[in-house]
Amino acid sequence: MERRRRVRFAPSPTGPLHMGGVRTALYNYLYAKQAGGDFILRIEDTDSQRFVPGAEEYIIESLRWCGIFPDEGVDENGKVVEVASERHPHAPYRQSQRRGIYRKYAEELVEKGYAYYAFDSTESLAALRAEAEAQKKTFTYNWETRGTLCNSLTLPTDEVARRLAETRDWTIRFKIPENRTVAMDDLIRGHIEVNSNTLDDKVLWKRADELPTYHLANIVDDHLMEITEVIRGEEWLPSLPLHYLLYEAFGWQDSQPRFAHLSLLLKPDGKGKLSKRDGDRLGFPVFPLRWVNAEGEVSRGYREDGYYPEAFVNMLAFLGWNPGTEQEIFSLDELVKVFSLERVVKSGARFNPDKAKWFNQEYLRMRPTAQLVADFRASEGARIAAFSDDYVGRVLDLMRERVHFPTEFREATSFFFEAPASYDEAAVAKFWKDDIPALIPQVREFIAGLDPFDKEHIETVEALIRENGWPMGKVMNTLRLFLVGKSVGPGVADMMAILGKDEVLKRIDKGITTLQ
RNA sequence: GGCGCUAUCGAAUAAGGGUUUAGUUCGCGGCCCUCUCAAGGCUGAAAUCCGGGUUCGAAUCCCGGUAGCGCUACCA
Repeated sequence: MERRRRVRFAPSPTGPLHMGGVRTALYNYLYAKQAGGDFILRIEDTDSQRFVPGAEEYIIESLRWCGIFPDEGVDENGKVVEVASERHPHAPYRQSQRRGIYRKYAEELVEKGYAYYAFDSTESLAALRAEAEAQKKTFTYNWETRGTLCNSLTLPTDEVARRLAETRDWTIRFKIPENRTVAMDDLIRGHIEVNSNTLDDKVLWKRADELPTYHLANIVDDHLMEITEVIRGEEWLPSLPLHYLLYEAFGWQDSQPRFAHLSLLLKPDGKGKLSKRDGDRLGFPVFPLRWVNAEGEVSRGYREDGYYPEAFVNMLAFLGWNPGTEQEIFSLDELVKVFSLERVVKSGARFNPDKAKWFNQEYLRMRPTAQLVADFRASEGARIAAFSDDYVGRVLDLMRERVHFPTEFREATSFFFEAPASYDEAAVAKFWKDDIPALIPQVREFIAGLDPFDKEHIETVEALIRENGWPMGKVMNTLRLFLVGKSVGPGVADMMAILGKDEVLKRIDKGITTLQ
């Protein structure tokens, strides 16, 4: 019988969640939902040194903003579940609160001969590393060196027992088997083989803080939580042989999850992976939400920059994956239907801020007018309270083709809510000359006689201008200047129809008196 | 340095040995539309990293080189 698909996103709360992390979470979520399975959130906070307050909340809020709600591990209030229940049978979902679980698994491995106690101090290992480095070599705790180091393989039994009982500065290390070919399969990369001699004896558990390292906690929890697929970043690929060996040592091969390693997100230009500095340098966010660190340093967020979560998710999904068709716009639900690990691209994906903007523009265009109005009212408040939904809706519909973000609406539409207080000097110099000052009053009278005052009738102004042989560009741009204050903006007839005859005449009259 | 992963226009990608004159989207250029700015339509430039091999035939399979990326902690 096919097991129920269960995947997890297991971030470390060491800072704000990077957009690459969001993508990993998204792919996990899409995979789980498509299979009708579970998406679990687990917090991997086994490094007490690097814990950052607020990071956990940030991760969960980011996922919620994206529309990604874990089936397990997070409750309705967005809190990590600490007490087991029917829906959250594996609680707690925070590894620091599961610390009691791991020691016995590490010791089981020692008993079975797959691991050993290591008493080397941090300092002695650092010294060995420094020494090796001086000779342009790398010190590795492995099959070659463990026989010369301070551990339960080299020390007499009674000395091992004494140190175990009396000291705290020891760890349990995995004993990598010698000269074995570890054969692995990756859902994205295919078959991979590595010789075990290139691996090192990783620390599994630390007596000092009684906490496991990532490797042990990860394997034990994935096993306990019945995870069927591990979809994670490429930075874990070098650890995969160790993880295979760990499953083998525990005798869990039959229920071992399948693995899929995702390539990393690369910076838009130059070398290396996408970092916060690239965002600052090139002017785009690398985090889903705004984040202020302990030093008060601010990192911008996609949410605060005016991105729609749907656009952000859509854009992220396409960074290293494609449906194989030419459709590019997908809702989260549609992505669930078409996503497949087989179509995930193996190579690293360079992030393209222009394409991200394009996605947002597409969503801005598709957004229902009523929704656009509601969004705008929420951000503008009293400033536009006096205007009807119909009026605001017409304004926004006229402007939506001209902006990438809803945050641009305030400035782009300001003249619809307030008459211009001044006129762009360059535009005045360019248009308010020759016979224009003499013509405009005639145009004004024509406009005053228009009835009804709709776009169709307003467009007869063009016929008037043409019939009289007046300069179309200058007249129209002068009208625009009086309406907007600048010589850029939507079509004059469109703007007039929305502003209404009274307001249009008022602005033209004001323009004439101001410039005379 | 060692180990691993990856390699198609500037970017994201398609093409799963012959349907390829290598397609699409973003960006860039031009033209059209036009009262400006957009949007839109049409259009242009632009790529299979290099070298071997397998094959009747290679972007596609294999090997080598090169480059990029990752890992090389009592971090994750």
